[in-house]
Amino acid sequence: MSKPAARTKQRAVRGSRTGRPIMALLDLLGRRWTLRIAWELRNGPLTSRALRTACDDASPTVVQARLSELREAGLVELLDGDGYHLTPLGRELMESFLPLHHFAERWSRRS
Amino acid sequence: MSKPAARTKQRAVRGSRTGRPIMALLDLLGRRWTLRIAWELRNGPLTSRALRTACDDASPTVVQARLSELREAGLVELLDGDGYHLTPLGRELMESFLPLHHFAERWSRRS
DNA sequence: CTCCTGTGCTACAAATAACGTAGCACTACG
DNA sequence: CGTAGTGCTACGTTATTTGTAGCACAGGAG
Repeated sequence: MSKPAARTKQRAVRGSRTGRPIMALLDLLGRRWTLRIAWELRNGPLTSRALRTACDDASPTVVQARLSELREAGLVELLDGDGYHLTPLGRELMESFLPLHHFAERWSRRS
Repeated sequence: MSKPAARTKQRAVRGSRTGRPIMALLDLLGRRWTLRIAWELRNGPLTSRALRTACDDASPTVVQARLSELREAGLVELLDGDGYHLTPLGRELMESFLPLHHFAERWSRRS
């Protein structure tokens, strides 16, 4: 699954053909572990292995795949000696998720 | 699958054994089509088939599975003769997603 | 230099989830 | 009755995820 080219290959970001960016974003974030990985990076950089540990020891295969996708999307960067960290754009995304965090609290108290 | 209690098997979302609701929510929404399905319901109720059509004709198998999960989570309801629609809680969730919509616009204009 | 450890990353088989087609039971309308 | 709509499911095929093992490289002791 090595994908040197842009996301033209395996799954052309469902819904992107409609021209609605939200569909491309929903498809990117709707893949397993993607949201979780970005979330775990919100408080600072993590090495690839620390990241796997933080994500319930997810397989390196999928973690690396998601990191590649997130890096392609310009949301995550890898700095030498510093591990992975969110780009300014990625940080913006996580800030957009703050309302979701508050919602999760209310949601957990449902029914 | 060699760890007894550490991994949650991806299925026991609503267990939330981590105690952090955001993790359960991230796990629920991080499954394929879940975000998209909820998104397509934001503007009003849809029948199951209209929903599949709206989601690029996704398989009924996964759509029904996601709808069951969303109904269990209290985010979606099925009303007789009216199709599926978001509960007040589900509508809250989609409102929490509005910042994400704005972000998608900026994101689509990236480098 | 050699051993040890940690980094990012990959191969590969097995398990799992999603896909797509077809079809069910039920209801309503003609 | 016949047709068409609903929600929903079975099942074989395909794609994705998982878990384990391991690679090449870089730095730090010994």
